[in-house]
Amino acid sequence: MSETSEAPVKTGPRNRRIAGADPDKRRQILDGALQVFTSRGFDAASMNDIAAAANVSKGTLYVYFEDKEHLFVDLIQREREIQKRGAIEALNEDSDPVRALSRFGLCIVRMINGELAVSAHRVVIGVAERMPDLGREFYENGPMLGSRLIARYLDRMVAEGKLAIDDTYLAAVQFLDLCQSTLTRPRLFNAVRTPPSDEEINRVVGEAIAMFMARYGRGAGAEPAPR
Amino acid sequence: MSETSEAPVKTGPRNRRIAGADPDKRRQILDGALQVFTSRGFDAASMNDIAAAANVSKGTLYVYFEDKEHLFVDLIQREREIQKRGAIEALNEDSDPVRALSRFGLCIVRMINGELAVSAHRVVIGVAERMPDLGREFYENGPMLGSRLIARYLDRMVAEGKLAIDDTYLAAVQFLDLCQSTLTRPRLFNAVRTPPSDEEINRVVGEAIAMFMARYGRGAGAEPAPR
DNA sequence: AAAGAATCGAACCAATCAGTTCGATTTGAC
DNA sequence: GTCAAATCGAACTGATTGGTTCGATTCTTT
Repeated sequence: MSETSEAPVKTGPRNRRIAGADPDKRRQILDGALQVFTSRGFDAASMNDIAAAANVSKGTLYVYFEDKEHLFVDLIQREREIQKRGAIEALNEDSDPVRALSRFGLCIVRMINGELAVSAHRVVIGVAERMPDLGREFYENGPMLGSRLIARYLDRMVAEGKLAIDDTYLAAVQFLDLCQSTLTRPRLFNAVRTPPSDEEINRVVGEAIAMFMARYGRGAGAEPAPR
Repeated sequence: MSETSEAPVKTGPRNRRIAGADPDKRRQILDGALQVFTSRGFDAASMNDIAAAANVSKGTLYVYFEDKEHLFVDLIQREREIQKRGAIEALNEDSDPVRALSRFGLCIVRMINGELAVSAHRVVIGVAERMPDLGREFYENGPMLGSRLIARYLDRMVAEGKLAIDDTYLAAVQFLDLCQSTLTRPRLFNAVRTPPSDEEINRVVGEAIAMFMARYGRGAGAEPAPR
């Protein structure tokens, strides 16, 4: 899966091999760990299983990672970094909010509902009680960051007079939640075992945008600030 | 905490004490288990801890519950039953959708974001991979049921001509998600350690309703069915 | 008060797991 | 080819856990 290595850097300058820091082997371990952690959860994942899944000796495991928790944290950080990149590159700068939002919606919902992201979500939420820092960090650099991105885009649209929004951050989160209505929650609870199709996603995203524009589009009852 | 017992049934007809089925003791155990499971997660919760937290001998634990998993499942089912009742009694039959929805929104969001519900959510999601049936059951009798309730109410409003909705189930989920925008997700990830205040909830619910009515209220661009 | 059941409590068992150790083996630079 | 470093692999440690057992204790009913 991760066969394709980035040619530019190759493996680095090495007169000799270094401590326990071969990036390929490291990735290899993280890949194995990903499999085991996502399919068993944090506690039920044994270091033996991980070593086996990664085709690596247990000793080597501990050369590359201090202990189970550090391995897990590093893994989760890698995953949320992937999410981050995905989200950033998904928001293209279209000047038409409907087009931009619907494209972004499809991309991000597709990503969020992927096997991997869902599993990672589950694991992080599952340990959030015992590892609050990890939970917060994951949230802030994942979902929250996505919302911020959209909020910034909305700010621009408001400045250009294309939308009328009071609280753009709230609006961003609302939009993201609408895009996932009906789709993500059952996946989190494992009540639906396969990701939604693009058709399903597009339908929900379409409805989300219809709702969004009805409220925030030019010529809507701008801010009745319901009291 | 569970001092108040329901007087009506008392403990039942007893010539002699029965096997391992004293409802009070059973509750006592479940209460202890709740504490431990929610504060440590399923795996990290040890039966010793639970016995201690419940002021019960470990032996008795196994008289009342077959094993750890059964205990956990029974506990979760009790919790979702509580949720269920809460949700049902929260939806009062007001003929004005704005009033009914805002009241229901406040109630259910308050409940969902309570310490207990959040913890239960986390634990269930955390084990959903290994115990799919539990996850599905919890989802169907919790969140999904709430959505169904609202959907039925919306059906009625549509029939009475007060709202114009095509897919009432989707609309119901949208509404529930909007009511939780900004609030529930950070709680799940433990990025926010205390439930939101009623003021915060009311603000978000208000915005949710504004959005909802902008889209589905009488005199909105009914169904542009965005293509 | 006496019997009988439920409960306690504390030890116990087998299994598992995180983490360590160490000699044998591979690998890569020279 | 040589040599040193990295890795393997397989056993080992110490601690914990789920679950069991059983005699001592506490209730409750008669």
